[in-house]
Amino acid sequence: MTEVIDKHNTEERIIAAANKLFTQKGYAATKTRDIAEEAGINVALLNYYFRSKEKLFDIIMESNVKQFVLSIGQITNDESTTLCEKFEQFVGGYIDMLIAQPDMPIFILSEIRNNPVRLIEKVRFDKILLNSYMITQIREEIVAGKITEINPVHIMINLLSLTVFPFVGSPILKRIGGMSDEQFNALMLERKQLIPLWVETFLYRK
Amino acid sequence: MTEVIDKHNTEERIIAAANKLFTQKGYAATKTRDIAEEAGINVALLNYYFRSKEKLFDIIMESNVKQFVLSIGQITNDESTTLCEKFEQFVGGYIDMLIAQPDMPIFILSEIRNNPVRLIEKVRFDKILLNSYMITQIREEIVAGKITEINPVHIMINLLSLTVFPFVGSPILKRIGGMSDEQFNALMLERKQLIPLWVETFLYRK
DNA sequence: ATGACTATTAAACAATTGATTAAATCATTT
DNA sequence: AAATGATTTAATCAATTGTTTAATAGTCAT
Repeated sequence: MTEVIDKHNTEERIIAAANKLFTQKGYAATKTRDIAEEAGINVALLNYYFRSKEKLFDIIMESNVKQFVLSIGQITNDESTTLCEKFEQFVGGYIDMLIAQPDMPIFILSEIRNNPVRLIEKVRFDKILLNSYMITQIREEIVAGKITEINPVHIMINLLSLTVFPFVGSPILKRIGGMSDEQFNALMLERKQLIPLWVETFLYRK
Repeated sequence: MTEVIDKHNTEERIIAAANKLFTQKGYAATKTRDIAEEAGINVALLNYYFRSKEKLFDIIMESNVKQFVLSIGQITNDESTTLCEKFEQFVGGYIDMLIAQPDMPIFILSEIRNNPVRLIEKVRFDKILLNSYMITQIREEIVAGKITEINPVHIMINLLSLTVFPFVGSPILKRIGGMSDEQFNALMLERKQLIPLWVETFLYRK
């Protein structure tokens, strides 16, 4: 195991450096020489291992998008959990991930804006979210008259908004609230409990 | 009036082109020659009028940030409106603005990520939001026992999240929901009524 | 040790990019 | 019409950037 890691040590160092810089500054603002310096290698090695900046970027982006989307696929399509349990798992899972990698969403979203077609087609968002078992559950509860009549897409949007946006807007929010990184993270951990509560409150209201 | 506009016609055309491209693709991905072509002018004119790409960018960014933040300053600090009225005005005002300029927030947020210091310091976010009259009102209602005990910053974050995030994530959300631009905008207009309702529901719950 | 392959480097290349220059055009005043 | 100043253009510059090349160093089985 260790020897495999050692063998591809530089390859992984390049990926790590590229991931850091691409997510931090975006594709266009990240220069191949920056990546090389961050990884402690010669510029030519980048092309030796990955053929081009764009190919390297595609690898980084795909890995980020998968991490961002696929992780919740299991949660939203789990047939053994209730709706409320899903909310908790969804929010909790995302917030933990975002505290570890806070600028992942702004990276994905700002790059998708520039290249809407190619990236989105790779991942089947619809299967994961729109046609997920969670949406079915919401529809069932509506039919059963247990929750307010509403387009389930709004629920999905609300969950994502309340969970993800604070990280996207963190520079402004920290400034608004005069918060340190620690205070901000503490606030986000509070939201792990609060968001499911809020979503349930306006679903099961009457 | 018309002659002034005509006199600075090219200057305005450059600003319009720069605004379009910067907000669409970000600072680094936007080339001065792209701006010149979009404005139908010679590249040198850009420097003739604005000295540098960076100075031009600063103008565009400041105008966007002001539009994004200052517009709500009046709403959040209006002493003549109730809390619920503020929610409606806040959400309504933002959604109207964002339907007209949907990629303004992702532009601001992704550029701030690259340059957190300089941009944020220009605008006094704290006065507008954290120390706003709206926050005072929330605190009063909490003391009066009318609404649930909660950190008012959460309310601010929720309002911004529910309102702004759908536009930030619109490429993904449209894909998720299989929505056209028109359908997406219709959904956002629905939210003009729904978001204030939701926020009130979990404030005045029990 | 030798050969054969992989990994790494310094140097260079061609294209791009932000900016400048010097000349040309336009508008306005006299 | 001439002159003055503002506007616009084509051409160029120097720096940057993604990529390639050719040579060097390292690894490992034989």
